[in-house]
Amino acid sequence: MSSTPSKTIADNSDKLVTTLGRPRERIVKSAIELFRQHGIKGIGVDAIAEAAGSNKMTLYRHFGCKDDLVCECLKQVSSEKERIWVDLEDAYPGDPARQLRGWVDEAAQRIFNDLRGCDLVNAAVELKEAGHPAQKVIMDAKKAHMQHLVELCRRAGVQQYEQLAQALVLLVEGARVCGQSIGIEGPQQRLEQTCEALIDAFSKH
Amino acid sequence: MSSTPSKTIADNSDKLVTTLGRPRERIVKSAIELFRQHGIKGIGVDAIAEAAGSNKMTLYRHFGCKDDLVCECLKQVSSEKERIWVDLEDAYPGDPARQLRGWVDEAAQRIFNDLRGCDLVNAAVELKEAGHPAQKVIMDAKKAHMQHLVELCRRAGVQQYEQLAQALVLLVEGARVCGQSIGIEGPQQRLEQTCEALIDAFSKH
DNA sequence: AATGTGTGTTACCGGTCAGTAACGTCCCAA
DNA sequence: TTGGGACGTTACTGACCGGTAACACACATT
Repeated sequence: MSSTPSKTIADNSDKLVTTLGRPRERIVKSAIELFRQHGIKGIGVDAIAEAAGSNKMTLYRHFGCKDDLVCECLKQVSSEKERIWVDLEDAYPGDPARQLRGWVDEAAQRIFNDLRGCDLVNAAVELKEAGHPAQKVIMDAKKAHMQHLVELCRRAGVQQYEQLAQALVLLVEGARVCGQSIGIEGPQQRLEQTCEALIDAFSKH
Repeated sequence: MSSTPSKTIADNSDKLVTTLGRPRERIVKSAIELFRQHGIKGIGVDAIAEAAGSNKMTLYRHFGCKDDLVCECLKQVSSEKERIWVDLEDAYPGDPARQLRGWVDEAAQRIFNDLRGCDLVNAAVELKEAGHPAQKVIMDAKKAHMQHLVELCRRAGVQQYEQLAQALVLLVEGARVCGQSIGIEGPQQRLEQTCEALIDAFSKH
């Protein structure tokens, strides 16, 4: 049997990722995208492995169970989200007020371009089982993001910085979820103006 | 998955209703509650029928498929939500400004007492398949609620009534989803004060 | 008494899913 | 050259799930 099929892995027409990188990274990347498209309970590990140009066995060698893979995906998503804070500092160095505007702008852009909502929130909706390991990942990520925003509002010179940060998060989270349930013509259309008006109101005193 | 509910057949601890009323109503009522607890994809039709004190055959005689049952549940949930508008009119007859405050108060109360989020939003998160019949039900209900609130803001004498209604919906939806993902200590704690301050700001001009 | 409707019971089908076993292959480092 | 680790392939298990078939029963109407 020397003439093994040897399946040229070049065929990736229906795959989400090429064979660039190691299987573990490809699996996580494919899983993130497929969870986004179909939901966590809406896609199977076999489909994820195949989309990654790999197979179920390799997936289970890297992740003990599906939940572990889910947690890894959520951790990666949240660590990518964390990048925004350094990006903002790079874009407007030493200008927290403009960074805050930049944060609003970025949120509005994402909501306008993608109606699928926040991966972390979506995961929280699906994984209700008490004590599910993903819940801690989600909660930690959301709290960290919240604290970063509070700190930014404080540095921007807002006196009631915590109130402002909380209101902004509510508006943005609400906008994402409205886009998801109502669609493009939801009440999230004026998100940016509303946020900026709020920032102005809080900046006056 | 490591966190499957896995209920034994003999366990009727989650028998939600007695045999009061006809099977159809009991099934819908049980389904709403079980969807709330486990998610739509997290509970099977058999468990729903059993919790309703009925059986799968009777369920399928009333609902052609699971999706039909889901749609019926969402319609019932949204029609119950609609009751708030007449309740507000009853509570503060002819006083739209106080009705608007009442709407905010009701939303804040519900968010404080229940961290499971909005059934319609949760369903939208789970049912992503293109053209799923539940999506129209969800969208219609959300749009109707939005329009009711816009109308209430207009009747309350707010000039930019549409902007105010949109901002309030974003805040409330964001608050619900933050409670769900972050938990009790999320940024939704000051929802009521934020909404009232916003109403005040819009009412001045 | 006859009939039809709504309901309960049991058993089954085909499919999917998470997870595992056993074996084969490839590549790299020693 | 050789050995080992990472990866691929196939096949399987056991559970669950959506949905259906066939039959039995209870009851109300006529």
